[in-house]
Amino acid sequence: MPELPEVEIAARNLRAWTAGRRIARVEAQPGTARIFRPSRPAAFARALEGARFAAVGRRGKQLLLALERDGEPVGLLAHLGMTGKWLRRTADDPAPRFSRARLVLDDGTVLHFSDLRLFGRLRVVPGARFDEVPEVAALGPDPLAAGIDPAALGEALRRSRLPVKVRLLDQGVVAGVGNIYASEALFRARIDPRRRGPSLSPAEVRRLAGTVLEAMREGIARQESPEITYVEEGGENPFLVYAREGERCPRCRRGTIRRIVQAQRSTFFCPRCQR
DNA sequence: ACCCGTGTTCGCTG
DNA sequence: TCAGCGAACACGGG
Repeated sequence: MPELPEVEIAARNLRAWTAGRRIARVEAQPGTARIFRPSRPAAFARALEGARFAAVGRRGKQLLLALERDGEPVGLLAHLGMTGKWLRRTADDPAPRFSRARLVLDDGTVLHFSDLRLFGRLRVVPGARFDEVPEVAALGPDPLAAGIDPAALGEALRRSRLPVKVRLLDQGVVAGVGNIYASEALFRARIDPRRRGPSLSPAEVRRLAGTVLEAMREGIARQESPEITYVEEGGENPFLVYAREGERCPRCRRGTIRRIVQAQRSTFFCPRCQR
């Protein structure tokens, strides 16, 4: 699921599901303490129970849920990790298979934090002071909120000699880019993922700033149109190069998509048109 | 059994 | 001192 587009969809869903609602009860699945902060289930629940939702925000892949109780702000910071998702059920529905936490709302709905691999995180943020949380403070500009300033991107890419694909995964460079969209953006910009960051020309940096945003906007549009079903697992691969090793390049029609490993992650690209 | 996976952190090393 | 690397986290699917 989760790179910026998926998290943006999650934020929109949560906004609709929580508007005006209060958290009646919080339940943590036994044996999943590593997800929670504070990790003691009772303390985690106590911090949130009775609070009313005020706003749902997103920065990069971080979901920022702002609540209020007795005039006191309290925040819930949620990260989906690799397999996290928020699901809405009614009180009588059985819990989804990998439900790790449940927010029972005052309208009888239940928001489940489902996460197979337990890489997700749910963190109480006292006073809803999200900016003081290190993982939030370290984030670079969010493409959707602030756009990507080519000059700033160029500056960030010049700060390290790592391959540009690896640099894009650093959340301090552009917040929200993950392994899929890094490959997709570089393909669209016709830049070889193995190039060192400082080697990119200003024109290439400009192209890349544009394609990161473009790829993410398309990802969001794809997921918000319910009639398009190929996003569902088991459906057709909606990406241009990601997970298309061995296929013909959709742009030049002559190159063959290659898979390489960079920083322990798969990268997909067309060696013929990405230079 | 083995490899792979939309993410991030931590400890070691040169 | 610190950038960069690889292991680790956890669990299912092919």
